[in-house]
Amino acid sequence: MSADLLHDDVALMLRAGEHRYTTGRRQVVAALHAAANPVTIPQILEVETSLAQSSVYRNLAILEEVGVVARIVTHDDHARYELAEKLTDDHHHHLICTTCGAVSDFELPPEVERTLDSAFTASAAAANFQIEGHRLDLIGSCANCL
Amino acid sequence: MSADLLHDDVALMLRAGEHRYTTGRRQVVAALHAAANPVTIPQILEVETSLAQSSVYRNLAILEEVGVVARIVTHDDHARYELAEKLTDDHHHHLICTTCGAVSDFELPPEVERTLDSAFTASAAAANFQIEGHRLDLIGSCANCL
DNA sequence: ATTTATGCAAATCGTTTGCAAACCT
DNA sequence: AGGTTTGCAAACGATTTGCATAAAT
Repeated sequence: MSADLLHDDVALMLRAGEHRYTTGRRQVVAALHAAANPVTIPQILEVETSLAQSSVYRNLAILEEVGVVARIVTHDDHARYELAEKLTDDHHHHLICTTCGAVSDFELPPEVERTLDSAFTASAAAANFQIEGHRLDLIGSCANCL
Repeated sequence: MSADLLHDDVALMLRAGEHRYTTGRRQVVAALHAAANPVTIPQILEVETSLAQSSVYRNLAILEEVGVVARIVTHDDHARYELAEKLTDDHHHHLICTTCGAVSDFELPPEVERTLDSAFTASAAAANFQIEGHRLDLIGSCANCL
């Protein structure tokens, strides 16, 4: 997706939540868009050195609230953030390295995703659980750490 | 599995790692065994009031290290712990409630698990990633919070 | 007897928050 | 002007750690 369309979408989503699309928020979104993989807040601060740490924390919380970013919690020290799938049209899962903490993306074949979705729907119905989303991660060692 | 066999297995796994199976560790394992769902450390301390918080943190870390327990990280304040699947012979996944933080278990049909495993193996090979395990959780609202 | 585990209190560190100044509309 | 957002520094809270004592082998 082009950067302009992305920013337009983000602006709409923020406005729907009564928030403004400020320069700082734009920089955060740009950093996430530029990153190949989910990134930590220290990594964002390294790239966008003009941002205050507390503002990045606050803005990522707001961006998560309005559905622009997804937060990924691992056993690693820092949480990681990426643009929401809705914005990138890219359904994927994560490879989480237990050695270095890196998180990278991978995809499953569409027919596997369909199988999964039906199974999820059935399981959730049986437990009277209302699905908002799912997370499917592989835990192990990445190519760099092998 | 009977409690005795469980404790025997745990004792072996701890000894393999040069650790002792003390009373405190036994109490932690018993609490996990008694719990229907993955529990937080405050929940363990409520049940086993004689345990010191720091020892429970330390012992769960050791039990995780030797493969007796699995730690589940969610967006919730506290991590949750459960007995490792290897010990309970029970492969399952989690329903994570975004409202109250509760985590409960569910299972997928065996044929879905098989499909998933093949897909994982293929994806990991393509990324040169060595799988140690996976996590597959449904995020949403539990029956109590609907 | 020697090593490992415990309990307490203090330290750590990612994240959150209060508040006054700066910004947007 | 009237609200929101920012940056700084201080607060918070889950988890970790130092150290002297107790328990296990």
